[in-house]
Amino acid sequence: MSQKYELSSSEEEYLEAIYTTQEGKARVATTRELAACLGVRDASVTEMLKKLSEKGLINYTPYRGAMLTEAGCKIATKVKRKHRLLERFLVDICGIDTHESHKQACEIEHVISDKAIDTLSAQLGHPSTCPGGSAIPESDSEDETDVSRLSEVKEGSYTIRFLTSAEPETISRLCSLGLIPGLTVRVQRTSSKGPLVIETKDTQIALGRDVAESLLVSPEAMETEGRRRRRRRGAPSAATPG
Amino acid sequence: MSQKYELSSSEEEYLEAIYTTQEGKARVATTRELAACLGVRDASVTEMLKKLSEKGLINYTPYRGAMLTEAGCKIATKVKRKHRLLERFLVDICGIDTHESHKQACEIEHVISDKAIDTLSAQLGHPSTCPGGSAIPESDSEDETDVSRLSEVKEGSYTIRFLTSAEPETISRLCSLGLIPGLTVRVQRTSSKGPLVIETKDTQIALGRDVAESLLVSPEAMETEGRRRRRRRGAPSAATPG
DNA sequence: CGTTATATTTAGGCTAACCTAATATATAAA
DNA sequence: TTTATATATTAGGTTAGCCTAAATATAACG
Repeated sequence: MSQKYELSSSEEEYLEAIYTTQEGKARVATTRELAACLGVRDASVTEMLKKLSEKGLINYTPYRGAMLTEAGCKIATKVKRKHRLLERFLVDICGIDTHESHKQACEIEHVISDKAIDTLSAQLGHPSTCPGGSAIPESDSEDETDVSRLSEVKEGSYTIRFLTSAEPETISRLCSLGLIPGLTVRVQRTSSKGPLVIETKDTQIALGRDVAESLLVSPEAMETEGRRRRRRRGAPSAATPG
Repeated sequence: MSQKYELSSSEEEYLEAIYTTQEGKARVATTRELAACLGVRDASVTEMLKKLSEKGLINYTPYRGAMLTEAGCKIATKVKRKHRLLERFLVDICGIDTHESHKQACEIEHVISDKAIDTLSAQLGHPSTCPGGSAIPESDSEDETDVSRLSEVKEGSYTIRFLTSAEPETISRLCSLGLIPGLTVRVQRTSSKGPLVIETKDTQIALGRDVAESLLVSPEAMETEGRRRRRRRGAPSAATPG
């Protein structure tokens, strides 16, 4: 139902400024604050507030101030996320100083796609804060990571992704069993205690729980829609009174 | 006389189009070609050609066509370099398809700084071509970094620069293992077959060859500004909210 | 409660980069 | 050489996002 508005860079920039201004506290953003934040004149802000209000992205009461609607907050959060991730990227990876990184992030954020930024986030190890220390909002799209330890999965088919262990022995032992990344195995029984029984092509193997912990696996490709979507937005409260 | 014009994105875009049109051969670019290339009307091109001519960036003869001056060529080359490196980055690292990567590169190229792009180029191992196969012009200020794929290195310590893979899954998995840019790992064994065993602080991990190919690393840790900062991530307070 | 100070909005302009339609030039064909 | 066709330019219009200056609303004070 939230329709896909094509927002201009400027419109996004204003939404982001409102987001920043009311971050945390759920108060309205004033024309003055926004003008200062954006480096434009008050009159320009008023103009834009009217437009954003018409688009249903903010609740705007003349002479009183503006507040993001739920729709507006969603967009602002997304943009802010991009901004902060880009800062992280520009500072950590590209070695840019913080002032420059802010400036550049301000522009790139309106251009880079959701998909690109999500992948980039993954690349950076899903950092939780920007270089200035502010929290990076989470993505509203599914995180495709679906790796778990063999010791924790239910019955079914899985592909071995990695062997990870503090002890070198364990790894060589697993390797000698033929349990190497890429192999598909079938988990047979998962009693809460005792060894785990898995089946490879033609062999059955029983693994101790501790050893099974060293095996990172992902489910054999089967599409399960919308599993993990219980994330919270770390955003200012969207006010939709009435 | 050539100097520090603040060029708009549009102006740069036109210079780049002229560059592309006359790439290699030293012929003029016609209004028509440029209009087609840029997706605008002929009249718009004429307008811009006059402006660029006044700025000394092209030689323009009405009804005949345009050609880059030395100053214009320098700028165009720089922009084109950014464009192609960004495409490489968006495709290889961010997993974006080529059409989208072109579109996004077209915008980011006017915004990202020379310094940022040079560092990014180093991070990517100074690729010589864009995903479409066209050559990436060199920077006028090169620095040297030695980046290779984890699957190809000898025993020793390396710093992870980037995860590159067509599949987002692979990236997610690497991340869930803590294998993210900035981390230093020690390569333990490099038998020509079987998994590659690497060691991080306290863990051993076996990686399949194919996965190891997705990891761009450089020998030992070079202390760069960004990397130092990355380790202290999350600590500082919000002096400058992103 | 009226007066003053501050914040906000309205009114009217400007510019860059597009557009369409009309006109001018160049080129190829007769 | 003349004409038809393709290409380029000019003239004039539109829009977004900014601006300044003037008008108006709200808040703060004596």
